[in-house]
Amino acid sequence: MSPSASQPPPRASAATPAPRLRADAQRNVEGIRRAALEVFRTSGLTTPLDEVARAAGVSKGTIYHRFGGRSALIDAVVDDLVAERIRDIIEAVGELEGPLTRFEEFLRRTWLLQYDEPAANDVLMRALPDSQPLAILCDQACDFARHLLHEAQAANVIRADVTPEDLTYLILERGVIVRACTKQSRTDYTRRLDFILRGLRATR
Amino acid sequence: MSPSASQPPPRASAATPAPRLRADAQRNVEGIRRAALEVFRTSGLTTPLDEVARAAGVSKGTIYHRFGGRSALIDAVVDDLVAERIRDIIEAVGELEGPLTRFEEFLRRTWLLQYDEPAANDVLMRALPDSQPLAILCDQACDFARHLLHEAQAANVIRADVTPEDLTYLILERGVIVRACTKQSRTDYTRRLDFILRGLRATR
DNA sequence: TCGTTACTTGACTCCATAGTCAAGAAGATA
DNA sequence: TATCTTCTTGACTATGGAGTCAAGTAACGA
Repeated sequence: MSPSASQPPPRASAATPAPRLRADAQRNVEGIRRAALEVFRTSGLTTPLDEVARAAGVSKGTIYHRFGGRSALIDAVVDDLVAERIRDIIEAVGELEGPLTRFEEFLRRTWLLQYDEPAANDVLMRALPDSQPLAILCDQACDFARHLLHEAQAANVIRADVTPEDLTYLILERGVIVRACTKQSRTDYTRRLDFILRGLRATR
Repeated sequence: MSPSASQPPPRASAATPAPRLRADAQRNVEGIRRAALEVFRTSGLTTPLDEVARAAGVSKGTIYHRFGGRSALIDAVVDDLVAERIRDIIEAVGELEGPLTRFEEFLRRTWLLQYDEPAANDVLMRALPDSQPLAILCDQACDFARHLLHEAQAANVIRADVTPEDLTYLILERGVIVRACTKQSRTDYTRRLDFILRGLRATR
């Protein structure tokens, strides 16, 4: 259902062109966005909305009113939250030398992002399949990964029997793991990533 | 808390030596065990007890009465449920030729067991840390894995920088993955396991 | 066959989270 | 300042699972 029957949910992003919000409402929208950013960043996208409300100093009802629910709230913050991080990876990796380096660095950085940012992880895992901007972002990352795989296989540095779906799984898997096993240190986590990368290399 | 204040919970395993159950109670204990076996096998150890009760044709209260809760119920069925499967792996692998084969087959078979039996997976993941027989079983498997690793590293067929904790993680991880990603086919799952095994081999 | 006692039941409490809405609070406007 | 309208609130409902217990049921033994 829509958040309020009489009035469409204000698109809380950008400069709210539509019916213009009252000052307090505007303030709250900002506060909620900031709180959501903070809370989601720390605890992932599945944190109870009450917590976001508390952090924003408003009631849960206001969030539903202003945004319409978790998905819409996430859509409103996802860009600040992770989109940039993912785009950064794509860009940075694109500038590296050599297909193997590019392929491995992309995976490594993505996996580390998943470790470092629970929210980013939730995005990559498509924890919220109904969010459009989020799906688009995922697809971009996947397409790029596909490209790198192709390139690396053409150069004969990555096993030919690795499929694009395998890549998707490698990232999904890491996401699940990161969520469940919070105990492993970043160092161990990184070291184990290398085992996996090694297993994908073509045997020379 | 104990299941009933006036009488200790009958140890539902073996031949119930204690106060002797009435015929209907005895029947129920059996029925519940059978149902638990079936339900846990299919849906894992975290299935709501109501479901077990329904399958057994008794009320939830009876389960609490007879067993005292989920943990105790699991303890009562864990042996039939998975212990044997795990012991089988240990035994079968012990008879294989060559340290690399043994090491890899152990992991492969364990991972496949996790795929095939959600309940076994829950056990290996120590989903219920307070169950003793279950912990013992886990430890046995871990010890065996450690031994295989040692042996394989001594023969220089597995990378020297793989630690026993890495092994534990490899199994835990697979468990988490199997739980979360139900979509991947057994064939793909198996193929991906090979990538991982390859990454652990010593470079010759 | 009947009383005694063990056993079972299912309705109940408790907890945590999502989502709703009528009533009251506070900005905007004149 | 008064009035109108938007906005916020927090108590409410709903859901789903864990665990409990008084009251009813059925086995056993004499």
